[in-house]
Amino acid sequence: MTSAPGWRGVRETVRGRIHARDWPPGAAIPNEADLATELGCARATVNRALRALAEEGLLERRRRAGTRVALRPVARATLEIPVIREEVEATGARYGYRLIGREVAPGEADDGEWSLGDVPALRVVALHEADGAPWAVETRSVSLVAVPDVVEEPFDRTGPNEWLLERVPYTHGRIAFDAVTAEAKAGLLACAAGAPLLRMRRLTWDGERPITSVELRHAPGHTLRTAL
Amino acid sequence: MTSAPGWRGVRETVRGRIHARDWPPGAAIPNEADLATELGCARATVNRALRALAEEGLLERRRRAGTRVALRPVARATLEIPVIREEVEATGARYGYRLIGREVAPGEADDGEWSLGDVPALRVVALHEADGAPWAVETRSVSLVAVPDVVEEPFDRTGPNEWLLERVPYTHGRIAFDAVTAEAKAGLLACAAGAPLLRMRRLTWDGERPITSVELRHAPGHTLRTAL
DNA sequence: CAGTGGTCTAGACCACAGA
DNA sequence: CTGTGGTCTAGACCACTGG
Repeated sequence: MTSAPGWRGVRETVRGRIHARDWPPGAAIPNEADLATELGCARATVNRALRALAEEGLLERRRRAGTRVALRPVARATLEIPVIREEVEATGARYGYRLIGREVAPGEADDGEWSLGDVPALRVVALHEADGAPWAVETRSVSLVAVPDVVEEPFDRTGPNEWLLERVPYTHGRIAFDAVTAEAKAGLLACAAGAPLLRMRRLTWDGERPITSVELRHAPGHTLRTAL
Repeated sequence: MTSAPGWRGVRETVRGRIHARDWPPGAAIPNEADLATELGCARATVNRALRALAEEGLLERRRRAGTRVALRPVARATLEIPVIREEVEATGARYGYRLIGREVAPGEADDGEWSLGDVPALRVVALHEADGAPWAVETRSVSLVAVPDVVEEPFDRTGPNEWLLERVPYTHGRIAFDAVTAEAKAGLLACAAGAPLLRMRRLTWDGERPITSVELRHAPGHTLRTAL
């Protein structure tokens, strides 16, 4: 039954037993030492395999209590949020960028939870295109407190995202997706005002300091995909 | 600088050097053996730390070539797709479930990429509620080939999701999010026909066999959030 | 070919929580 | 208190790949 060797082999062996309901949901599985003996490897190898399955959500591990098969394997979808240029080019299309607006604002973008707060910021509006067709409208604010150098950048050839990624480190962020209608952005996206759009909002910090906020409204029909 | 001990300490030390641009984007960092010597720990400990940072996307590791700081730390947002009951109850609201329709269809759901294909299936339409207000409309098909027992289930008190999770194992799946208008579902969701909705579609397999497909149209304003 | 990360081992100690 | 996972170590061999 021990098909492949190594920790991946152990992982697949265990996964197989769970899938086959040898170890049904909620059941406890043998401890690491016993499994190591049974499978003829070191405990560290079993540990590596079980840890991987726990990270997948298939197992629940607790000290002293042991390892159990998860009752509800929580589905985890990992979305990769790429730089838009690369996202577009990955589809085989030619990427285009157009700067729509750029201004220095003294503060208060007033988008509540998704704004930088009351700090002076550079605000940029830009259109991303794929083969000349609208792909997404980007509305961005970059804090002049955290990133003073940004005022020197015209952003007329490339967007703020690529520029920031390579220069400004961040520690954490918050991201959200929802559906909105195009409304004022309908012109830029060449769609009806009532067209449903997938919107992404993101806010990024470096420690306590907010760095940048961005709202992306994708063209109608845009789909976010991932494996499960 | 070596604050905490253990592999987490090593991880944070390295993270700190990257963040401080001691090791700028694209630069190679010392090899594991050297780092272990410098930090006074075993190579395995360094390996554990660097592997964690690589999984985060902060480092790129290749044999022989060594470890480099990623040029573009690709943002990864991990969405947890919970059972709807738990999602609703996590907001503090009371969960409600209403079965809208249930039928055995001979085949051909015809949603292209997101359908089970031409297999007999149980089709269920249900409404999920939070404190009596519409939360999401679920449109589901369950393959009668893969899950024959499902025809016995009335699904008048709980939805197919919870039932399936505890009984039917799966190996992989595909998931997508986009924005659509309410249209025919406006009545159930108590909103305008033109209201923008966040839609999730999912298709699940066990090996080669499709198990179930589901489309979820959330009530207007629904937002998918995660940390970054 | 040779240096790097990838992995395995055998053993040890520790932190934690359950009985 | 005691068993379990969590972690660390020192050493070893291997697989891959860049020069």
